[in-house]
Amino acid sequence: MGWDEVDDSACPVARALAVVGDRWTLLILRELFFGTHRFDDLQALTGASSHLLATRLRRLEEDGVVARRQYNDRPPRYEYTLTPKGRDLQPVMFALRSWGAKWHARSSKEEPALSLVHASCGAPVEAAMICPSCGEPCTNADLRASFGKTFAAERRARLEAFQARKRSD
Amino acid sequence: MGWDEVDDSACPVARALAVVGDRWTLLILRELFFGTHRFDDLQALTGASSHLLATRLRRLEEDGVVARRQYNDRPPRYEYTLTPKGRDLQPVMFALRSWGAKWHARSSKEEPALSLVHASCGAPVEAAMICPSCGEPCTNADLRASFGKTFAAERRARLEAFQARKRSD
DNA sequence: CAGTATCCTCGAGGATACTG
DNA sequence: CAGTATCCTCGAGGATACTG
Repeated sequence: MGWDEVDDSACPVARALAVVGDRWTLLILRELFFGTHRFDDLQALTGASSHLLATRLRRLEEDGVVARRQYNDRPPRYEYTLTPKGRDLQPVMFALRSWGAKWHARSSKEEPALSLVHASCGAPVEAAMICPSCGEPCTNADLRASFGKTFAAERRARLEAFQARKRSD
Repeated sequence: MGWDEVDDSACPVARALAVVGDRWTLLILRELFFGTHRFDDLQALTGASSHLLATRLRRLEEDGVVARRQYNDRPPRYEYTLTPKGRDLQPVMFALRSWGAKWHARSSKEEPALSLVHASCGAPVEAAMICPSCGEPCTNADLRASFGKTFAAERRARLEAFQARKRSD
């Protein structure tokens, strides 16, 4: 199964991954979140080759995650910014940052390499999950996944197809 | 720059990506979050080949994200579960799910294919960011990134090295 | 059921050079 | 500064077969 097929899954995680589930893509998006928007700067700060960077930016533009704007006429110069769709990836970045900082810290007492601060009060922000129904904060252990009908059916179909294929060998 | 080097960055996002920044890895982790823990089921539900699945599971085990437990002696049978480190990836999954559901919905009025429900009250949970200092909920626009000294220095070094390399051509 | 062993393909991406 | 154009490598992963 290639990723064009995964793209078709009913699972929103799979569909998200089909667009942004790639190391370089995510690293480039990180830079765009930081406010880097020039090609050369993106190249320097991510370490990607120009070829790779151009490819990824083109794909991100096609997917509506990144907008390319011409900021100079002659010579033509472009800058890259996040669209609203791209900005909506912030929770993904933030979650990756928190996990990386917690489980892959370089030293036990390292200063936070990256924090998100509340622009109005300057305090660093941490993520929290609040149950909108009972108002309680919930930890991972309090949560369980629940499937919609379509996705549940897709899963059953996958399992059956796989078993049938195995039997036929 | 290969990903072994990115792994060395001061950026927690980059270090997280070096471990889990891969489509298949993330898709397999999704399944583990759903409670799938047998090899064949993982294969069927992700669509990965056995070779690919074995490779990814081995890597995830080495990275301490997944634990392999023998649940049968003869023949030896293993099952895969998330370690605490792996379970901590839940916000990443959840953020991907929300983004995928919002921006890559298959129809405008589709039922949610996947939700996280609060185990104690059964209500679906959404993520919210609360500023721990002022107690206000904040949206993406209220937040800005702030770099630690090490990461800031690394970024300056990258920019300078890149410019020097360009000049020398 | 849960993989391992081989072989082979093919395409992503690096290197290098060039451009307005 | 912001890329495009080519060429070429090499390694990820598919296909197939096999195993306790």
